[in-house]
Amino acid sequence: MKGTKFQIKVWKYLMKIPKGKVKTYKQVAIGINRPKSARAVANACSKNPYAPTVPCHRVIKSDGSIGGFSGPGGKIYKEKLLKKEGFSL
DNA sequence: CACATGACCTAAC
DNA sequence: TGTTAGGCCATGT
Repeated sequence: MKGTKFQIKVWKYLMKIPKGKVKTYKQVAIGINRPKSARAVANACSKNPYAPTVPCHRVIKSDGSIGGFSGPGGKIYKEKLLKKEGFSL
């Protein structure tokens, strides 16, 4: 686990997210005691080198949209993954 | 330190 | 409904 303090905090918080659940970037930002760092949170997720370890795919926008995802299939992969995990409204 | 980038948020047209 | 503009934060150059 290497990275900045901020990233570590974000990744740790993401790991705490129960399977089948999703959080918004804002919620995560608030969780790490940085209510106004939604952008930085998204940044940390995109830079997260522990993709499967850190469920960055369980983080969505405040609107409930997938947001984005850097990887195979992009947001499509994220959508499918969430559905597989049980994320169904 | 200044500038640029990004998976954001909100308001306004 | 789609686009623009401003604000916000962390990171890298």
